[in-house]
Amino acid sequence: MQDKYQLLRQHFEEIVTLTDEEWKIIAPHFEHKKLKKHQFLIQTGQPVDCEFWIINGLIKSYAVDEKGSEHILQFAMEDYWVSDYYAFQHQIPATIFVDCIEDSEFFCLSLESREIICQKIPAMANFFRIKSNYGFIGLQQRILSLLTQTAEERYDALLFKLPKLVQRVPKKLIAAYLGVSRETLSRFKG
Amino acid sequence: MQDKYQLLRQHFEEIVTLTDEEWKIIAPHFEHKKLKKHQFLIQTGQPVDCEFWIINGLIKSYAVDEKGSEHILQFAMEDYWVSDYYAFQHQIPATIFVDCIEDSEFFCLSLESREIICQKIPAMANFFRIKSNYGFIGLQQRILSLLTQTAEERYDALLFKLPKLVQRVPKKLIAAYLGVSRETLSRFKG
DNA sequence: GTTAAAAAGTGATATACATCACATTTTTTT
DNA sequence: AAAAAAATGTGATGTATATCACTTTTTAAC
Repeated sequence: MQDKYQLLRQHFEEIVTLTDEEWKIIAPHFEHKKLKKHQFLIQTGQPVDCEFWIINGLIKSYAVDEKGSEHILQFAMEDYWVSDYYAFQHQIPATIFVDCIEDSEFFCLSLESREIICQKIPAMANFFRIKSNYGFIGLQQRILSLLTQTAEERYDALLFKLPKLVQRVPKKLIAAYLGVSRETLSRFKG
Repeated sequence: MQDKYQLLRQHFEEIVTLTDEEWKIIAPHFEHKKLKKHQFLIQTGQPVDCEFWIINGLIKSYAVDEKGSEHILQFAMEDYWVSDYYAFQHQIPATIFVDCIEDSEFFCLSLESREIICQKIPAMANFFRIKSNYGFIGLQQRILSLLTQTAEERYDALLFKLPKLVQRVPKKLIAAYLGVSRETLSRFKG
C-alpha cells in the first residue's frame, strides 16, 4: 500500500519538488480506494466529494441525454485526474456520471483538502496550476477537432494518438467520445 | 494609464489578496498595449511571446482549415485571458490566429514572467490555478454542448448566456464558434 | 453623401451522418 | 460447457446540416 503513495508522490515530483516534511502534510489528505468494473465514483444528483487520481484501471466520465445516450467527456486511465469538475468546484450535485470500465484503484482528494494543500505548500499550488493548464490545452485541442474535423478524421486521429485505448474499450464508447453513432464508426476504415 | 494597472490588480484581488509589496513585484511584468480592429495579436507560424488580459475591446482566437474557413476557439472581451495556449506553453510557433474584432486594449505577460511571478508570489500561483480551473470547466461544458446538442440548441444556449455578444459580432462569427454554417444559422429561430 | 464592401437572407441541391432493424460474432456469466 | 448478454457489422432509409448561387440589407470607407 505504501508503494501506492510512492507513486502519487512521484506523480507530483514529475512537475515540482517536495521535501519529506511537505509530503508528510500532503499524503494524509489522500484516501486510497478500489472499485470494480461497472461501479460508480460519481452519480448525477449526488454530491461530488472528491476528485480522483487513477493508480490503475480505466474510468469514464459521461453525460446521459434525454434519450438515454451516453456522451463521453473523458477516459481516465493510469496517472490521470478525473471528477465532475463543474460540480466539484461549485460544490453542487453531480450532472455527469463517472464509473469504472475496468476494475480500478485510485486516490480521493476533497476540495477542502486540495485548497488546504495549495495554501500550505506553494509547490502544490504550482503543481495543480500546471496540471490544470495542460488539461485546458488538451480540451482546446479537442474542441478544435470537433469544429474542424469530420467524424472519420477524429477517429483516425484518436487511433494514431491512443491506439491502445481504442483496442481496450468497446467501440461504442469510442463512438460516444468522438460524437458519432456506433453504426457510423463501424463503417469507417477498410 | 495607472488606472489600467489598477484594473489588473483588482482582477487578481477578486480571487486572492496581494500586499503592496507583492504588487510592486508583479506589475512591471505586464506590458500595456493597444491594437485596432483587424490587427493581429498572434499569427500562425510566429512565436507566441505572451498571453493577454483584455482591458476592453473584443478579440477572437481561431483556426483556419485547408479550405480557408475560420473555426473560432474563443471570443475574448473585457476581463478575459487569451492566447494560443498550446504554442505559448510549449514555446513553439502559433497554430492559431488571434486578432481584434474591435479596437482593443490589453496587458501582455510572457511565459517567463508568469513563471517568475508564480514562484515568487504563492498567491499568484493560486490565482492562475483557480483561473485555469474555471477555464477547464468552461471548456468541458462546451465539449458537452458539442456532443449532446444540435446546432440550433447551441445557438439558443448562447443567445441565453451571452445575448450581448450575439448582437455585438457578425453572425458568421457566431456560426464559426458554434460549428455550423452561416447559412444554416441564418435559418434558425422564427 | 456616395460608393464599395461586408453581412445577412433564401432557394435548390448535395452529403455526412443518424436511426432502425436485424444478423453475426465475441465476451461474460453461471 | 451452455446460456445469456454485450459488442459488432451491415443494409435500408431518414434528416440535419453543408454547399452553391444569387439577392437584399447593412455597415464601413472615401
